[in-house]
Amino acid sequence: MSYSFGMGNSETHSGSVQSVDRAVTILEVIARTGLAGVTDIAAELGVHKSTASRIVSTLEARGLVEQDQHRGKYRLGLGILRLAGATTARLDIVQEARPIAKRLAEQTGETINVAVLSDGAALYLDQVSGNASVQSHNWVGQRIPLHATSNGKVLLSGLSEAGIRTALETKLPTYTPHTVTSIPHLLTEVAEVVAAGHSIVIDELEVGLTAVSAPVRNAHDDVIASISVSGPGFRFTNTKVDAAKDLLVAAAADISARFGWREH
Amino acid sequence: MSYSFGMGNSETHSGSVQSVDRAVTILEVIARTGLAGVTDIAAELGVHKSTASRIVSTLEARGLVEQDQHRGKYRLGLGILRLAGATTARLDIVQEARPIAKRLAEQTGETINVAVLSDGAALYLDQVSGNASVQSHNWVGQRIPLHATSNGKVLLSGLSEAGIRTALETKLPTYTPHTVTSIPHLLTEVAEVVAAGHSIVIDELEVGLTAVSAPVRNAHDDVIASISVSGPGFRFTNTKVDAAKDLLVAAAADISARFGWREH
DNA sequence: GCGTCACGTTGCATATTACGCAACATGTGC
DNA sequence: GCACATGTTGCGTAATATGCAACGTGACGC
Repeated sequence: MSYSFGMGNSETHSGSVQSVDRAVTILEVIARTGLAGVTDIAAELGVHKSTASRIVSTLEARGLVEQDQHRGKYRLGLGILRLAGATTARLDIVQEARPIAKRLAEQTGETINVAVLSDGAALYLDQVSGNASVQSHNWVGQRIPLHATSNGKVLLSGLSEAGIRTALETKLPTYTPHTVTSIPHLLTEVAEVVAAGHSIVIDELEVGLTAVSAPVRNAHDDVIASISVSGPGFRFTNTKVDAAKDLLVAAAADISARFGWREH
Repeated sequence: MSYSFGMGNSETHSGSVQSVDRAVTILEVIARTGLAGVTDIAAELGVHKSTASRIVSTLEARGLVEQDQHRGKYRLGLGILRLAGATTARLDIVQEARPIAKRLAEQTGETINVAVLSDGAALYLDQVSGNASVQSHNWVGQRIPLHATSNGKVLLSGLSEAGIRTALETKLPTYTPHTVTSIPHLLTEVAEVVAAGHSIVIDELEVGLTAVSAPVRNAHDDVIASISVSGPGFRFTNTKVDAAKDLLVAAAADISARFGWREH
């Protein structure tokens, strides 16, 4: 057998189990493509079809992936959701924020997200949809740059100026014509967020997407998370954003209170 | 090496990758215990500590698990959330519910409907007829007020009291002499639905129409949809409703499981 | 309706890879 | 400070995962 070195992805520390590593890669490939066949997977891994088939088959027996029909393509399975449930169960922020986020979703009819700072990006931990009918997009687990979202700007607002500069020193991608990538401009915006206690962002990440965010703080006044209400611009209009903003700020204060924060 | 036969858990179809299977077991063990050490894991798998250590280490490198401190115990990682986000993104209530709804239609001989909450009304997404002979009515695409149907009451049962009041604050039409329009009365009924886990409604929307509904839930225990069995009262009698109720609740649990819900 | 193709699956032989062992770190409690 | 428990790491062995090739199946096109 000849194995291609340098999978480019994971530098195995010392003793790493190859097939397990490949299994995880397979899960990520399927997560990225949504639906993947054995041949595609094998090509991506650089292994023989049979190898991919066997690993996928193992994952299927354990419910982490499912196949459409017999001998069909593979997709992620419900076993993942059970694991995810156990994951969020240990996250304090999700536990404390969820009931309040649900209420906020009911009140606004829009989608609520909870994000935290993680390695210079906004990591989305939880999402509650206002209208269960059409799950527009699921951000959970995604890492989004800080400069293009309201959550990101709120999370930045909890940092020192030096911290902000550090967080923004990577390349800032442009997503739409409205994306702000100038550091001075961003610093000004973050200062405004600090003053206002919330952040409103329109069309900066996706055209047609409007979002408003507020900080969740702990007893030391640190910003530990950001919570947002977001929806399509045609529905989530200025007036509604303004109404949602007040509810959101109150909800964020409620959650903050659960972490020992007190208004001063 | 001596491997213990009969892992008792998974009967490997034909070619199954042992270490991948073990990795999944490890994830499940950690999910169950919340926090697990290498020694515990090794004992549970019936393998040597070193084996468990290496697999866990691989999972850690890929973000599926994390360890508390250096050389600490392991817990599930945030990488799981990325996969989960991709999983829920593809989940579609109609698609997941349809095979189970079809089976339920065959078992009961009556009509099955699936509805979700949408802007303060029940939006009917799918319908499966038991006996094609008398195609009663096609509800798909219709929006029905929440107070007059069993599906509506189930959907209300997933909301907070404030949310229920908001949803009911519009004018509540009277369809038949049996339609309930009193808010306190409806609140009591919804509380009963929460307790019972299902809703039975007779003649409230149309005289001669009997329906029983049960909630479909996700991993967070949110009510994401309602599924119903309904038929004409002269045929869908009390006894039959009672029998259908048990099948329905089981079917709803099946669908819920597909969204990561677990009985607790 | 038949031939061709593409795809997923499965015996089998090989040797690569994962395993158990034992020794080594590193805390932790008595 | 000693004994213990726990997580990690070389090392040699062989069990296990892999590639190969053949098979089963379904889809498409001629």
